[in-house]
Amino acid sequence: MEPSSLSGLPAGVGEALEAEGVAELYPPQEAAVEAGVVDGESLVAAVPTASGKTLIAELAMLSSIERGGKALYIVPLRALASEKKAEFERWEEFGVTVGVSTGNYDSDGEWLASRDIIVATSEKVDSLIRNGAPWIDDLTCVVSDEVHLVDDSHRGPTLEVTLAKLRRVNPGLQTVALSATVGNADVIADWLDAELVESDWRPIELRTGVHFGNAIEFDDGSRREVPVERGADQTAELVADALDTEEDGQGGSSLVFVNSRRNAESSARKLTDVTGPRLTGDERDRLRELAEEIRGVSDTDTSEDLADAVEEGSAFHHAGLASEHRSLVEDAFRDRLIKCVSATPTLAAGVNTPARRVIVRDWRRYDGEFGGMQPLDVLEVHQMCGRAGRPGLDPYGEAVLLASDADTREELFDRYVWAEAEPVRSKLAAEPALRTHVLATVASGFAATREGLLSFLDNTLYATQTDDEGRLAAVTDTVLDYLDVNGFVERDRDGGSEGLAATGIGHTVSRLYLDPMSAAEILDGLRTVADGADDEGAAGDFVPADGAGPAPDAGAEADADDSGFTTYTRADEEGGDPAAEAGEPDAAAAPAVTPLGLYHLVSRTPDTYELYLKSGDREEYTEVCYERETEFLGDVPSEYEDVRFEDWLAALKTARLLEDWANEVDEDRIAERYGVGPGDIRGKVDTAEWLLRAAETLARDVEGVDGDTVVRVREARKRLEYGVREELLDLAGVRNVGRKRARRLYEAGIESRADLREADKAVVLGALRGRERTAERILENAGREDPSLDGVDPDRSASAAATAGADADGDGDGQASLGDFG
DNA sequence: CAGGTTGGTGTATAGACAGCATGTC
DNA sequence: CTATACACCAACCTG
Repeated sequence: MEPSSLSGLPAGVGEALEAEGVAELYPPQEAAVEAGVVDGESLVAAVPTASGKTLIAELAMLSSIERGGKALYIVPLRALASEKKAEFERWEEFGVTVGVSTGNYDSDGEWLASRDIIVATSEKVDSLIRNGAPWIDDLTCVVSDEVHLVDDSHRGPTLEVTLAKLRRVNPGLQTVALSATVGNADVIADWLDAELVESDWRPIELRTGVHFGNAIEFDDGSRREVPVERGADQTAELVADALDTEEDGQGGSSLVFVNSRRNAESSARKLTDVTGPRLTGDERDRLRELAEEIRGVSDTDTSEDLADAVEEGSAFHHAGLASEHRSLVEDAFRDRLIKCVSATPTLAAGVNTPARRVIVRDWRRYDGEFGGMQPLDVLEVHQMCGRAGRPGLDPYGEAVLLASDADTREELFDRYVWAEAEPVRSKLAAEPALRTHVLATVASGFAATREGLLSFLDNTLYATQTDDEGRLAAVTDTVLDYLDVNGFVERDRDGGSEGLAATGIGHTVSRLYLDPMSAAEILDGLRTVADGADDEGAAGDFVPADGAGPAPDAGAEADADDSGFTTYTRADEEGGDPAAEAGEPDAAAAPAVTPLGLYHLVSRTPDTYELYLKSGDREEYTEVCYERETEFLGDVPSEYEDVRFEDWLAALKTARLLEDWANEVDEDRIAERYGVGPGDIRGKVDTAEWLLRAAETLARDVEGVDGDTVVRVREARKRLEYGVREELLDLAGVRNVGRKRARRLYEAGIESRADLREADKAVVLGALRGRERTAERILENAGREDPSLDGVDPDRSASAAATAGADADGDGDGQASLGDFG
């Protein structure tokens, strides 16, 4: 079938596709057309990666737009959103407009309502629905990319509920779901009332095999000799073999999947021995430039190690990298400059980074809950293997699993090569998932009664799949109790049916996109500093009669409610009286609100991913816990009796990381001190910023919380945003002034935006190390009337003072030098 | 005796979405 | 609990 023979697309699109080189639709695409994608028919396409799924989606969206509609493309990752946007923008010449909306990025600042195609993450779509984005009603086509992720226990329910809501709002909606090949695509199709196109067809041949001893055995029966000398590294030999096999005039790149960050880093280091000697002079030059760019992203060891490897044509890739690191590596790998990437699963599901050869080195991964090594899911391994074969570059792709003995070889064939991926199973019927979605469903008006709620939930994949009719209802009731007790919903049990409505605070929580449990924790913490609670309520705050937690209000009813909530939140433990032992601060009045207290408050919510407590950390943070006891908002669990204590310490570790960041401790010191990468630091800071912004909003709704507390919350948040101490907040707010420049200016005596407008230009220039253009921009951004620095000589003393400060901070003991700042 | 080898022990372990209003060194 | 890599350290061997 030729693209130009398709009807229903905007004029010229078919021809444009042919001009792109799509002379003929791929078989799965043709099957999709036959199933009616261009006629508004819903469809589930379960086909391998890189077999033209995106074009199926484009055909659906473009034909829908041609009929006067509007399309939404849901992606699982933010990084994919921009990738897809760029891809879809080639239709702009046919009058089709594209917009993106993700948590950290909205396109162009233009109204999404005017866009024909909107690309967004599932959470963002969920949030937009909750906040009543007007264009949701106008959608005629929704595409869900990687829909098999409904299986994910954390994020799957969001996708599932979001699709159910979109379909509820708009009954005629065309739903196109793109999935990897999974065990039960038919069930997904059933759920979405969609046609099913299922296929193993790939445009580039993929051979999957297992290497053991001196050869790879492939699934098609072929065999390739790759000898491994005794003591030599199996992975290295396979990477070398791919590089030495020229197709298209060049050796093939490899992608190595390993099971931990550390393994990714050490693998990349080892593989430099393979890639380094095979580089051309020109490649070396370009790689050196790239390495410099990488070093420029961050000052951490991680950054340095990555740059060192990259200079030799090898790289690692995992979530500890800063996002700039990641894209630099991905781009250079796609450009064939980096020959080999050792990666954790980040790369299996992320942006498109194909390689000639994929090597799955580790097929088991440590699972803390399980307490040992668990084999990877078949689907996950298939996704990794699917990265083999670069369209247009390789005549074939090879995926190789590594076995160290004959038994393992057989196991790998059985478990992964011949096996079908697991069936997808909805994870909706779990409390954490339902807690947030039940509230949102009620708050955004999708259900006004318990029955209405259950009937809405009947449109989910879970309902389609389950045999256990009562389970969803049972969990829903548990969750409704929780939401009721915490004051997020009101129930009206009059008559036969039970009415449901979100309270004011319930609406706020839903719109803020908070997990209700996070909101409860934050509210609980804020109430401990509410005025009403200080004096009369102080005793009640810290020594609850029933050991259940703070009781902010004097009223008997409120007491009952709050103790109920607290008990419920921590339902997994013994009652006891945790607060009495360790958690009873001396403070008679409400504690002063400190940044650490606030950072701890948001760090202990379920919306923050916990930092791992290493050996020795327990002791260290227990000590900190006592030293800074008065700063915590809420009762401290008992060190000896309370299983929550461990989590409390983990949150404290996170809070300390945030505090360090806000105290201008250098990135590399933080990385070292907490055993994290630059990407983790950014991630933690972002999350905390987001939660503190939510806390600020919530604080306004808590009775008794004064304006001063709100200001402290805002200040703690802004200090995270800029990564500075209090005295630099004003300066750091000036564009082009970050934590480093602000500190240098401050040391030179320029302490505020106003100072910038009036200060001696020579001093400014000196503090900024003589960078004229930068200094001019900063002066301009500070609102100075005459920012020009023509003929100004930098004041050396300003520069010297600033440099001394920065150096001490960088090299010496961070804590000691920070004393100078305070 | 310096310097290297071997072997036992201890430790640690993947990923990443959301709000809001604009920009690091 | 199930694995594996690595850092660390001590006992041991060798030129």
